[in-house]
Amino acid sequence: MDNFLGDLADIVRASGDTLLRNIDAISTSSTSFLDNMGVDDEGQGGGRLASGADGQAQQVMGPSQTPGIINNAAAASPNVVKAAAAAGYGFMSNQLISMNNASCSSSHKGAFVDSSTTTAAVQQLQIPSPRNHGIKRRKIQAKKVVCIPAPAPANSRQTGEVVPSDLWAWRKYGQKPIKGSPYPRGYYRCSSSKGCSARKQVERSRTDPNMLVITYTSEHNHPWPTQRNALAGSTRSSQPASKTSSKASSPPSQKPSNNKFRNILIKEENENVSTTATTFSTVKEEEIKLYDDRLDSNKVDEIIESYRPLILPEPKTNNGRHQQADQDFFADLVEFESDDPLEIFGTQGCKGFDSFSGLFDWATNNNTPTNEENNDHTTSSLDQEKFK
DNA sequence: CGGTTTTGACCTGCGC
DNA sequence: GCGCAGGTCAAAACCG
Repeated sequence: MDNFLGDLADIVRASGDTLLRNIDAISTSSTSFLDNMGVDDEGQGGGRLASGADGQAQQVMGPSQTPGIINNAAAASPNVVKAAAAAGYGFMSNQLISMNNASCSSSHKGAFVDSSTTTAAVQQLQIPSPRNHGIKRRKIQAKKVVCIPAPAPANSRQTGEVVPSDLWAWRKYGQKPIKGSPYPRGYYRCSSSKGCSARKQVERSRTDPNMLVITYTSEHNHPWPTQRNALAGSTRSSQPASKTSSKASSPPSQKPSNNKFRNILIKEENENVSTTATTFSTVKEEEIKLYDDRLDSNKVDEIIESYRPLILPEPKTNNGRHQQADQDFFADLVEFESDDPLEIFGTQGCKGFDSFSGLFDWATNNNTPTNEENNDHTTSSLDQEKFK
């Protein structure tokens, strides 16, 4: 359970109030969002439920499967899909086990709905080495593939790799050039908890370098990191030159207000999150329900507008931390299940982004005019008050 | 000091 | 059996 909430809360924290409102949209337009999302009291081992468009719930994930997948709840909620698409990401139902997700209309801007991989769970053959203490080879694992727009090369690390972070703490443990792709693949494991087996791979799409493919494998076996410093160094710039320039260009006082809001949320989490998954779930539910006012379609349009500034990248600096803080927002937003993550881009996945490529322009153009300030100081600040 | 990234080496499965 | 490709390890360097 906490795993799903992890991904969800990634979004919540990174996007601030607007997303919370969209979460509310999920909640209100799809009966019970939390129910549909499989929020239950089973803790991290609990099964996850995906709500079909008909409202019927299907258990789609077992305790050992990839967490944090937004299933048909989004499909059942056109408003949510619409809003999400406007924000630059889409939903794709995961077809773990047996699912049929063709119900959601793909007419919603950029929303990913595809049932082409309905038949089987996405499985990854993972081969522990002898160093892995004799764990049986070729353990079947589900994986979650996330498609996000890649920031501009200016934001890139030394290797040219841009790694959006989420609130999980990831530690890079390897990088490999991938045959057929000019871009290397980075390997990350969760460092939030020592025993956590969660991993992710980050690579650029070989068909669309502007997109990043993040493949999550395994699952977190712990609640959210309760200390932000768990991320220390995880997003640092690898370039010494940027180190000095970042300090000069991004003093703490100039941190974007989005980050302020983030910090507030994190602080809130630190104060409330229990170490037990069950209690943790409750806390998250409460957070979400803070915004349990009803939405209509007109309101969704407002949401769409309010999304824009929140997902705009902050002015480019050489400070990797600041850049990635906003990149966080993209993490876990578009999810796919495929045997081959790259196949997604070649065949279907990122087509959804084409429909609102204009929205992605901002991702690589820091000159894009925004009303970010308004948003930060109005809506977000109001919501910050709620969290105080 | 404890965390991270980097990167070459190592290991394993798979295809031929 | 061999080579390739992908995934992981681990030492060194770096960072706050």
